[in-house]
Amino acid sequence: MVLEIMARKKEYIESEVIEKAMTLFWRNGYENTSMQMLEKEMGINKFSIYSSFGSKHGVFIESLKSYKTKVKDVFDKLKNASNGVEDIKQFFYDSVQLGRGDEKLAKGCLITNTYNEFSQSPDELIKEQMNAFMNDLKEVFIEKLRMDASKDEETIQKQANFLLLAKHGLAAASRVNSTKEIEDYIEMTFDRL
Amino acid sequence: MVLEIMARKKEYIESEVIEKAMTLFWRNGYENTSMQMLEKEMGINKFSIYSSFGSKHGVFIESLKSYKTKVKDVFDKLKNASNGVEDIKQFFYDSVQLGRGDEKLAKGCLITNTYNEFSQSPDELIKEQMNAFMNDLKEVFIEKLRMDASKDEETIQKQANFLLLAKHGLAAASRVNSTKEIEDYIEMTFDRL
DNA sequence: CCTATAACTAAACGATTGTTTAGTTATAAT
DNA sequence: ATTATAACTAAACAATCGTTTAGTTATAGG
Repeated sequence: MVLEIMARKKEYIESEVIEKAMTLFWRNGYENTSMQMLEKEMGINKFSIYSSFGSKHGVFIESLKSYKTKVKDVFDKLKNASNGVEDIKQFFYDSVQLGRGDEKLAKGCLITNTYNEFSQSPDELIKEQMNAFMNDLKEVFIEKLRMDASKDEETIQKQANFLLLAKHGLAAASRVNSTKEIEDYIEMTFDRL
Repeated sequence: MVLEIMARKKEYIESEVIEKAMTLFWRNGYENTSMQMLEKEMGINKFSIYSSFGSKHGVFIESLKSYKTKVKDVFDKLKNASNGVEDIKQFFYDSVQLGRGDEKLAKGCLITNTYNEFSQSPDELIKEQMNAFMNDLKEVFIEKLRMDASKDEETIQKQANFLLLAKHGLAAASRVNSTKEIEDYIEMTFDRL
């Protein structure tokens, strides 16, 4: 390293431009985001994008990672909480809030959006990441549900499935439904537990 | 009409080729279905497609109409039933079954898929059709919920919103979740209605 | 049979896709 | 200051997108 001859410095920070790329994928999905749009949003040209991330797919993978750190905060909050089902409910509200952002149209959850867009695609790398995330989420749900000692294991599994699908559906629906409808949905969902 | 000079006959039936186009849009969405794929699946070439439907967008609109007739059966079944909430539950099961089809990967609901794909798009024609369908569905839900005289109007509205979002979410999730998870979700959704 | 015309085939259209490449600029070590 | 090299600009790449068009084939009325 010391002996290396250094040349011109990068004029951008990779984590920063990925953050901007992520916003684009989040709003438009993978296929509806073009390199041209990425150039403009990231503020660097195609050469730099390719030299840093290899391909559009590479930019997307990095964007997913960046999104996961965004999600990690709210996810950790859930993990560290100790009120059982009530924590999951708060997690639902936090997740919706994250997907709403400051824009007019809610972007939903990038992971769920990606799951939907790639559900019929053979992209194993993407699918692997999606499944890993879902499994993590289910495990935490189960952990929280177990805090209620009155619940038997069968009930817990069933309720975890219910919540996982409810979370997925909510993320999808949050892109098109109103705040009021979403709140009603969350309240009624947790009435059932 | 009698005086018209007749020329060569069409070698395909428009409703039949649209049915095939619909399958493609259903599985892949609008953007991920190309004219090339449509040519192959519909069994006619681009000229015929454009002469019959004007544009890719035109093929899509007709495909949506074709899908609606497919959905109409299960929708009419719901409308003509008389067991209230239990009918809605059956409608959920019927809808999932329709989206599963005979393929390996469930295609979900074309209308919901379209709603999601176009949610950030300015295509008013599509949005109009989506909203019309959602409103129809909500009305029927309300009608069925009213069959239980013990429910006040506020409860009915709230539950209708809940069911509408649940149906939307379920359609989205059904593309990626297992049969067991889906069943658990439906059962728990209707547990307290 | 001849003619008009709709339906076909197949090639090409311009625009845009993701990707690469040739040439220039800036930096750090010699 | 010279030099090596990484980071930049900008143009071009082949492939594919949705769409159109020129030319051929088939049919029904005259």
